[in-house]
Amino acid sequence: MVDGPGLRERKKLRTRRALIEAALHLFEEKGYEETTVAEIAAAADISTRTFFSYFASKEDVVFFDGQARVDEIIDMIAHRRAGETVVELLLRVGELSMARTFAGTDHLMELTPVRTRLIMSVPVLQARGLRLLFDTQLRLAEALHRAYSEEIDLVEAAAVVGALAGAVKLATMACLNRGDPPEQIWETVRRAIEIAVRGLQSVGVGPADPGVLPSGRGRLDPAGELSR
Amino acid sequence: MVDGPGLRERKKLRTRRALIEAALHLFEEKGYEETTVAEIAAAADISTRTFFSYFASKEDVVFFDGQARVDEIIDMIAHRRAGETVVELLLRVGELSMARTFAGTDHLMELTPVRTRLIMSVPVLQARGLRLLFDTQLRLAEALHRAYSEEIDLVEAAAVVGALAGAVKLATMACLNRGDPPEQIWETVRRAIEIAVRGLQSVGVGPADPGVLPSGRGRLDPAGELSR
DNA sequence: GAGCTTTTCTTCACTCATTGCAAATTTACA
DNA sequence: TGTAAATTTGCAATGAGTGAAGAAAAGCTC
Repeated sequence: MVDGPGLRERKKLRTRRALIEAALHLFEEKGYEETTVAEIAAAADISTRTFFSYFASKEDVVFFDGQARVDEIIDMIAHRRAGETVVELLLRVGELSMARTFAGTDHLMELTPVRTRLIMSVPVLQARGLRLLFDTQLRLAEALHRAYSEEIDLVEAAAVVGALAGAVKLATMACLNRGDPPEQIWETVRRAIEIAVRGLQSVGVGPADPGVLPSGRGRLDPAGELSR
Repeated sequence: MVDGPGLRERKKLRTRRALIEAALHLFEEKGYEETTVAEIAAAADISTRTFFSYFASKEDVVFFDGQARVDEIIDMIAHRRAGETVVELLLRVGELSMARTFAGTDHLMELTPVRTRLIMSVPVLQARGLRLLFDTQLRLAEALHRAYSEEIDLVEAAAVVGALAGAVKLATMACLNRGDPPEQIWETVRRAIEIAVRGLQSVGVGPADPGVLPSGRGRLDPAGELSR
């Protein structure tokens, strides 16, 4: 007799959702710092104390689907298509990620714009978001290395992920900061990807002769202080 | 009559330094979360309230020289050497940055190892560090664009900085996480830089044919929801 | 050195996030 | 319907961070 989730579960889900919506709406209206957990709880009709059995902190409400998103990505890497290039796979992952962000059927996805604005403008949230992104990239690199263990070692995988993600992230942000209209984002993303894939040399900055690259442990860290 | 900084200034400097040292030592001994601001203040012999007129938050003590470091970097970009390539300049900046981190004459620099360990292991600090890094990169990209306004536009500059920094950051962290000895870091950094400079294609992952790159606004964002 | 001005430090009182605990409620189930 | 398990709640504390007002210290002027 699979009755599906019982009342208990359904209620919990409903409360969770109510909290997320209430929180984001309040944050939008009065600002993140200005909204207290007590207010959020009241808006969802539960006690302040109970809020913390749904979310470990006020920040966490904003990143309610963080882990799920990451897991999906990692899963995607593990089941890469046969013959797919690392870069191709990564681009496909990026696409899925964007799609999930904006095109969800889930009612909660309507909150994406609000959430994005919050994460970009509230320092603590921005920091938290960057940490999430960083962890994701690290896990992504590991997964990539596992998926292509023959062709690419961990450090290379990390460098590849870091370069691609870094280029896109920074270019996008720069473009947004500068006040470019959102429509222009795609063009920006495309260019950033191209630069990362083709290499920095491609930017008409003139080829960086190998001599420029630091070799072994050079002028830096003369005292070996990097150790503990 | 330039008497140099008066007693007032000197005392303030001394207190600030005492706070930084006390804080980092306490964090090291008992852990970041476990150390209260009251304890730090007591160790530096000032009232708890006064702590907050030296640092806006407990986190801030750990990043006491954050802005100074960033400013130095930006300044370096503004006064680039004639004929220097963007990549060359960036590498030189990276070097200076490392040098500043480890080879300072300043007594406080001895705290670098402790600080590094803290930032890597305490979630809130890691997040804060990533935010600082992100802001730095953004400013770096702007400065780069200003310095090479003829050759490179803002988005390109951002992509270049993001790719290079991203590759190094992630590769280094992956290497550290995996448990590699610190001595191996330089080799890792070198490889990451190389990958970023030569492009992801260089990783023996097979060339990514241009077709892979998303062009214009493609399958993504069908509803144009990226807007507001 | 006395007296006055400007800074800095302290104390006090408060708001808010977050946590441990025990009692009160609610849901699941026999 | 009654009991066990899961949730929720109220209450008390701890600790970060802030505003306001007065005390203490430092800088200056005569």
